[in-house]
Amino acid sequence: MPAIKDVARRAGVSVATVSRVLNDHPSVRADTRERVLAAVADLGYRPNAVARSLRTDQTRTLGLVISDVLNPFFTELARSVEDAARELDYSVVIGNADERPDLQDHHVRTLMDRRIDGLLVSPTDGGSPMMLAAARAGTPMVFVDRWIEGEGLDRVPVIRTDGRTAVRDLVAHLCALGHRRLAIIAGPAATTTGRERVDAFRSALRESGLALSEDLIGQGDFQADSGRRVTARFLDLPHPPDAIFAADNLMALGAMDEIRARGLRVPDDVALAAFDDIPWFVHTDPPISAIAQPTGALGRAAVRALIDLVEGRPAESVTLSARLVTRRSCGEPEGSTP
Amino acid sequence: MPAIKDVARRAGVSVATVSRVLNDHPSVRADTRERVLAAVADLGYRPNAVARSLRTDQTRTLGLVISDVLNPFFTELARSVEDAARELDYSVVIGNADERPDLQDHHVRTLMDRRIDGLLVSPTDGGSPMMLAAARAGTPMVFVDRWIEGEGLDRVPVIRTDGRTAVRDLVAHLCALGHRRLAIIAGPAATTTGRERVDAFRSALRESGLALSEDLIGQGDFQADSGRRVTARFLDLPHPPDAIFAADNLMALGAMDEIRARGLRVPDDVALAAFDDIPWFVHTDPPISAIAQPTGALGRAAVRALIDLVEGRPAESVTLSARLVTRRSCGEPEGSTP
DNA sequence: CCTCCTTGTGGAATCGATTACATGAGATTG
DNA sequence: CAATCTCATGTAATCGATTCCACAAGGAGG
Repeated sequence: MPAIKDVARRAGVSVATVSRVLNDHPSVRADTRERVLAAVADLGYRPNAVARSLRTDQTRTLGLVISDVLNPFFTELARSVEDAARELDYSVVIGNADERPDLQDHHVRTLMDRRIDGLLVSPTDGGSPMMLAAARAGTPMVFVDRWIEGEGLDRVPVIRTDGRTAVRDLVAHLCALGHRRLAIIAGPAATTTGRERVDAFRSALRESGLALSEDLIGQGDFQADSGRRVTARFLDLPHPPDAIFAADNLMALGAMDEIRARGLRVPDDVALAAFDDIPWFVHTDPPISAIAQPTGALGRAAVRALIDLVEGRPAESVTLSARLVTRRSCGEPEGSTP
Repeated sequence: MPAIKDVARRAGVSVATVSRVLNDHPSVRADTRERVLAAVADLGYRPNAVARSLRTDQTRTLGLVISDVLNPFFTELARSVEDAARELDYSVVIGNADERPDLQDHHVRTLMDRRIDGLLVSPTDGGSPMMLAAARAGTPMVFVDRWIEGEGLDRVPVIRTDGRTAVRDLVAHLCALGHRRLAIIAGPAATTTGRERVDAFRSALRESGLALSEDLIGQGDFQADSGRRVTARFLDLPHPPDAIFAADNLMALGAMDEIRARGLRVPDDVALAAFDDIPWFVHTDPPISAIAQPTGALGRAAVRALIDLVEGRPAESVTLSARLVTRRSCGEPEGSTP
């Protein structure tokens, strides 16, 4: 693989001149530029990004640490982040934490070792040491979707979706369809999205004059299996719920499994709804009502904020809003009487 | 961020000694090692991977260029690749080509610029220039799932799944359930998987004494929309097929959309099956029969082959086999009479 | 006691770029 | 015509590691 000195030799100039041509510095004579460019083309030369990064102390790379690649919500987020970053000539390196704090730490560490310019994180749990250290050391950092609180973290912008309104809409929708005993499969209490969705659900219920009893709050971990387990517990209750709200799409899937395994039907026996809408929800039996986050906008806003930070501008937190998409899993839509 | 010389100063030794401790070179006195390690801990020093890579000419990073992150098959593949690589102390950088040759080229280029040690590719189309150049330049490279042929590409190992047996099983399954007019939604002819699956389907039909007429071969592009379009064409035929086989999961989804939009039912009016099984197929209405690839094994084998190449050992192509998973989308399973 | 080998350490070159500073040729100006 | 300025280019330092080579101290062997 040719290096800059090979180009220099072939063009009959010094490496400095080649570098100037490459970074289109104004003071290079036109014919010299031509010669250098010709040499570059002849040799198929490409600048070594490693060497360049060492010298300039910037990698034009962003790290993105997400909680679970297999969750379509995060896949879509990753995709929109990459698109937005590419637009601004940055690359993205993805680290999949798989909801495991130790893996999250591993990825933050290797990304920092590679001297990425900034870090986009959707934290797995309360406070992974490397992440705290990175934030405190002043690494440009932005939280997406989830966030954590802690010393030195108050200056990290948070780009997220507020689901309160959508959750209120969902509860109203469920009530209108006659459901009264509503249950929730919550995410891990250590995640903000885990707590927040329960809170939103509880207040929405209160506004509708209902209460959320403790036995109708199930503790999940954002994975399908936990959704199944919690649903089993719900259905074993002497007084089982008539509607279940899963705090993410994977747990909704688990819930559906368990309901079906017991020979029950959605929505006739139990209604079902989920946080995070995904294309597949249109095709399930029945199609599942869900609260949709604007993943595209989320990714773009996150990248914009992070790059502002990287390039020394101030950045602010952004809160977008989610919206309810009703399908058949909560009951027949109003207009149609069977 | 502290550098090696800061550690050296604090420990009262030279940078050479610090480096020796870090790479646990044997000839360092025990107490010197202690002092260095203490300095490392005090400063929270982490070696700069960029500098190290420049010097050693290796990044311990693998590039993975896939055709579409939003396709669960590739997401699972990416995940298994990352797991396998991490096991061997390599990182993975993913590039999503989105089935676009220009984007594929962009990613290959930036990965090469970053001097990744090896490249794992699931090529989008016939022959993207950067990829050919990379292969010819001797960059360790391995094809996964799909591959391309061409000058200088004959020494690139291919890690793939052979679907012939599974496709034959599928055709037999469909015939047993009474289907006779079988159609296929093919992938792009430029991809090997696109062509191969049609071939396998055609020979399987022939073995069953059926023919695959040209109007029952639809040209798709592995995206949901194309599946929908092709299905519409099939259903508009004077003599529409009674079973449709989609060459990937996304196109099956599109097919299902179109079938449902016309008020038809799966499998009563048209049977449906797909290549690539995914968790969501269990939950669709009806559950979709599919041909499952062993993604975990595929990812592991690909990483093993690539790292063999990277570390100077010879590597060989691997062909795993797919298996048919029958659900309800082709008709009621044999045992149960409605 | 002198030589030779082993062990632990430091000095300095190196990887491939960028960039401050030096330099020489030619143009401008008093 | 000498002084000064501008422009194009080269020389060399630098980023943070690794690693070859040199060297000093101490032990072994003749």
